[in-house]
Order: sequence, then C-alpha cells, then structure tokens
Amino acid sequence: MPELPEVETIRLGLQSHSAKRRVEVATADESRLFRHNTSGGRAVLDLAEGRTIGGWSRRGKFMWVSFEGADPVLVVHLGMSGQVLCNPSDKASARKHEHLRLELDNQMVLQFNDPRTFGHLTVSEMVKANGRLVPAVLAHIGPDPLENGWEESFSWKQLGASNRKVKTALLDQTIISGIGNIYADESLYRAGIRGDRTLRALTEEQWVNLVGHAAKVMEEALSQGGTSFDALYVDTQGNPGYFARSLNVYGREGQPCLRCGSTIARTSLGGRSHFHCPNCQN
DNA sequence: ATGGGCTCCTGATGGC
DNA sequence: TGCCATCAGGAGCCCA
Repeated sequence: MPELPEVETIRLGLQSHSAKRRVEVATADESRLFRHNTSGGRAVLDLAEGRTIGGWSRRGKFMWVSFEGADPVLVVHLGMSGQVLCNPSDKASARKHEHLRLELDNQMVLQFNDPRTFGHLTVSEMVKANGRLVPAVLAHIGPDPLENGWEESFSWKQLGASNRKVKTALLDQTIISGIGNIYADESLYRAGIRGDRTLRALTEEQWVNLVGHAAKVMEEALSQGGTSFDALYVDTQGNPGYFARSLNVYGREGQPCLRCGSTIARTSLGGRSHFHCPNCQN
C-alpha cells in the first residue's frame, strides 16, 4: 500500500528515532514475512540483537537498515498493509499483527506490523548494481525519481519501441521504482495521457514529461507526509499523511474533473483500477 | 514480448 | 443485525 512518499516518510522517522541506538531485545514470530531467509525470523534476530543500528536507506518502495559491525542488512518491504511504528516502550503494547519487535537502548520500540503479510523482512548482503551499493535482493530494482542522476540510467530507446501500456511501464519497478497505483494515475492525469496508451504511441518528450510529473507529485506528497485513506498508512508515530486532499483523480470516480468538469472514470488496467479524466487525458 | 489471471492474506465497506 | 460480495497504496508467478 505505501508508495515512495509513504515509505520515505517512514524512513525519515526511523532514521531520527533509531539510528545509532543499540538493539537490546529482538523478538520475531513465525510469519511468512521472513520467508526469504533460510532460517526465517532467526536470521533477523541474529543480525539485529545486541547490534547498533547504523542507518536507514531507501530505493523506491524498499528500505534497508544497516547494523554496525555487520555486512548484511535487513531489507524491509511493506507490501500492501505493512507499518513500522516507533514509540516509547510504555506505549508499544503488542499488536495483533506484530511480527518483529526491536527494543532499543533509548526505551523506544520498533514494531513491524502487517496484517496481510504481502511484504517481507529479508537479510541480504550488499552488492554493487548500476554503480550503487544496494542489497542483493534489490539488484533488479531500478532507481527512483528522487535519487540523484536517476534519469540517465534508463533507456527511452529501449522503452519507446515497446507495445507495453504506459501505466504498466510506470508501475514496473525494474524500470523506475517507487511509483504505485496512486501516483501513476496522478502523474498520468497531470501529463494528460491515458494509461492505456502504448509506449510506441508516445514521443520521448512526452515520456520524459510524464516521468517528471511522477517525480513532482511524489515530492509534493512527501512534503504532506504521504497519502492516507484510512488507518492503514501512518508514519512511525502513528500520524496520517495529508496528501489525499490533493489527489485529482485517484479514488474520485463519478466526481467532476477539477480542470474541465467531466466525470472522472474508472477502468481496469493490468488488473488494477485506473482513474482518469476521459476529456483531459488522451 | 505482452498482458491477463491468479496467488499470497486480512479487513473495511456496502448492498440486501 | 448478519451475511456475502467486492475491493484495497504490491508484486511475482504461469500461461496463452
């Protein structure tokens, strides 16, 4: 459920509340969130317990936390319903879907909650991919629009000859990472392009403009703390984001387009909802 | 090469 | 009030 702005909001909270703190007690359950580790949650406990947190990094929708004196990192993906809360120990009672708990030496507790367990918690070595040091399990993930120099690293030449639909390409994390269903629809609206157009039907200029809108809308969302529709997405302190009020199309089926007054439509594309203005986008 | 369908899960919501 | 269908900020399969 969280896309780049939401994950970055969480990362910032984790960095400020847990960096340079020592993990005194770590506990994990048998959740399939740990499925990518050969020894399940045990691998995470062995890595974290007794170690000091170095810092939190991010690429797209993935975060990872390093520990001082350890080579591997812990990669965190939140899937559709993952949360990481950071609260003082007296306000961190166990939750129904708490799968990992890190108790820090500053009396703060990190709680990893995920009802649907579509995310994962994976111990991974760091490798060099496309000139950047990233966890090996993320080597196939492309750079995100908020990274420096990201635009040079994907090839329009390769994309442009494709019959793929524009929205499918935006959502493909191996090309550009961090964009999910909300911000894909919002950037397509801003660019005036329907998501079911093929890449072949676009000019390079249109594609670059579209991706520029994706970067812009995600930056704006980040400045508002991300998009919350309900209690599923909250930051590390449990607060919602306020960007939902700035959405132009996502979730607005049947309501008037804020630009032209036409009725916002919702179609299905790639098995997901595609909200768009039939008049402004073509 | 591309896309549709399906899967992993729980929970919120709306119609009857 | 309950019961059932539908849908959800993700992503990786398999198969046509």
